[in-house]
Amino acid sequence: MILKTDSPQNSGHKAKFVNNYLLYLLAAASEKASGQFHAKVRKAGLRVPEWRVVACLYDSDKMMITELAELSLMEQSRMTRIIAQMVKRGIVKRANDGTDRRRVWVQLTPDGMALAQTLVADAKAHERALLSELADTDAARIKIMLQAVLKRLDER
Amino acid sequence: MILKTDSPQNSGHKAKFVNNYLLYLLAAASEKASGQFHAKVRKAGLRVPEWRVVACLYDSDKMMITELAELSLMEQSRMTRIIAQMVKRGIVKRANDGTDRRRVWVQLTPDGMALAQTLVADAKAHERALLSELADTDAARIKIMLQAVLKRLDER
DNA sequence: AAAAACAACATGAAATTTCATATATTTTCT
DNA sequence: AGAAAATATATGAAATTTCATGTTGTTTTT
Repeated sequence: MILKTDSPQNSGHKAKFVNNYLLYLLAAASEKASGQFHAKVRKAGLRVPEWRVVACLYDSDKMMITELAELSLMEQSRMTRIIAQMVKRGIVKRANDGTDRRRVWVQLTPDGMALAQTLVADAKAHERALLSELADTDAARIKIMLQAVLKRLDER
Repeated sequence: MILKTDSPQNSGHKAKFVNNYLLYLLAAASEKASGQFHAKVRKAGLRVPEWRVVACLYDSDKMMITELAELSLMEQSRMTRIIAQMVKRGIVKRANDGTDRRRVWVQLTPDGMALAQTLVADAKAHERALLSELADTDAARIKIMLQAVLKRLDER
């Protein structure tokens, strides 16, 4: 029996480095899995980074800019400007901290909350559909796996 | 017994929507798993999108701009400009197609190939380390899982 | 209680990215 | 063949992102 490191899988396209590389698989899975839903997000009038902010605030009701940046996987200065835009558009508001005057708490406005509720419901529906598509594949336990990955990556 | 859709696990970090949402888990796993290696890429003088081009060309030796864009998960017009920069820096070169004059074939220069070899070796080493860190977790079979996800997503 | 270190956020300026659209070249249709 | 559609790449202009650094405020050291 012959073992090969690279197992060619699609006829015509050779599976060399990239198609079998963990970081590529992660990036591609993320991009492609998100594609459909992100189109919905844009139809709802948000860009992806803004949706991330909305989703975070759906969970927490107030967060610091730094916290939002970290959870939304982007840099603080970028988040500052995104929040400024969202304030202008009435999706979130900024509030001061009573104790620490450096802090800015970001919260959803009523409009923002409405958006959040709609989109989170859509997201959950989309996720259910996606997971059911994967139910009969090796990917069935994907969430558990990804949580394990993240746990391991975070604790180092 | 009470069942809740969202199970808060409190003590500081509640597991509400975002932290349990598939598309977030994918994006976060991708970002965090790539972080370390992407730092190496930058030390080698490339930005992440450029590294993707180099990795693709390591596999294929010549690719069209459109193909590079798709495989590298970015838009064509962006890829056109990235290639232009990489040409200036001597990492890749452009060549015409004998038959179809619309096409531009992109290839590594000798310098680009040297870079590719170094970085692909680094990437493989990094991947081995990462996978061995995950070996005892639920994530052990992650590549197989992600390939199943991508296959399913592609065939729809 | 200063001084030093740290933390949170903001911002200018350069660079990149996006979006829509242009251009050139095949392919397909009738 | 000619028209229409599709494909591959390029590009202007606006918008966003990045990077380095500036400000302000808080905590820690000494």
